[in-house]
Amino acid sequence: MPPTARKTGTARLRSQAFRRIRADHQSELAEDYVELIADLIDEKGEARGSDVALRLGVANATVVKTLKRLQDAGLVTQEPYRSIFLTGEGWRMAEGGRRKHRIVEGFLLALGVTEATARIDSEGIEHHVSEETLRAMARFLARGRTG
Amino acid sequence: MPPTARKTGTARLRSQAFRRIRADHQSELAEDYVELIADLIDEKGEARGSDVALRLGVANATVVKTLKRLQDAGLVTQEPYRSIFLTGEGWRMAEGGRRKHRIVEGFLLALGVTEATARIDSEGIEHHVSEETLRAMARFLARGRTG
DNA sequence: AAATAGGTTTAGCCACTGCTAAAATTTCAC
DNA sequence: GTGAAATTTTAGCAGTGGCTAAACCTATTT
Repeated sequence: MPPTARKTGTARLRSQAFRRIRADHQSELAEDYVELIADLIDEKGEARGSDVALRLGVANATVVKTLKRLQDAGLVTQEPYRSIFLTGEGWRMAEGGRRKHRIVEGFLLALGVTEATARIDSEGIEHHVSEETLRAMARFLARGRTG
Repeated sequence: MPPTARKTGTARLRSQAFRRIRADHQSELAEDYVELIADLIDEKGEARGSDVALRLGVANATVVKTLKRLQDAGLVTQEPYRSIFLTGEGWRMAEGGRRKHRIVEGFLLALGVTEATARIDSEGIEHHVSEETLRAMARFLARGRTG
């Protein structure tokens, strides 16, 4: 077996993690958008582009451009100058994001970090936790509650 | 108090998390590179661009381009066709990354996830945990060891 | 020392995510 | 119902991070 073969095998295994992170980053923005839109619809009855921009901390124009892509991706629908709606798939993704968010944030709180930190860190972490880790977090939460 | 004022205050608080995530993403790639370069130097005595590319799972050309930026940022030094070195600041950043990585990965293992998942998830999570959360994780690890 | 094989860089492309300034549209006040 | 104000979209720029193909060095072999 040439040394190159072993090297390649090992590296492929290592690079797996990085490949997944790059893929996560792609879906991350989409998930943030739909989650936020879902929240706005629940809170105020409608989601305006400018509200999304405000909460995300980006310029209005950036939101317009991104929403166009999300529309092409089948996650949202909208008419010019009107508020934003989620498609079925958009809602599904938003729910998935919210669920992860709840678990991670609750877990961090249970771990003993302050509310402000839990809120901020969970926003960043939620897109990088696998189902397995989520289950472990949920288990920890359940154990803490009963014990 | 006009409704806009309250709205803006709330939104600024919320957008804080997203702003930090965008900032994290900027440093994330740099941290991954220097951490990997440090590992390669420790393991094999030198870091070649192609090894970095292999482990990161990207094309050689991508690494060349990124290293140019890292050089401008004062994190690495290199001559064309030669291997890569870290500056003092590069080493400092690599050490910081490794420390976070160790804590997060150890924490996930202690939480009960499998090694493969711990390795993959920690790679994604390490760039999004605050010092406060790291301390909480370290505390959890210490407690587990003594109890 | 020359040829060739192998590894590295350059060139040029694309998509994404951000911005500001200007144009377009809607809304509101009168 | 018109005109001014506010909101939203378009246009165009910049930087990041990815790719392939072609050009370029280095190193090895003979």
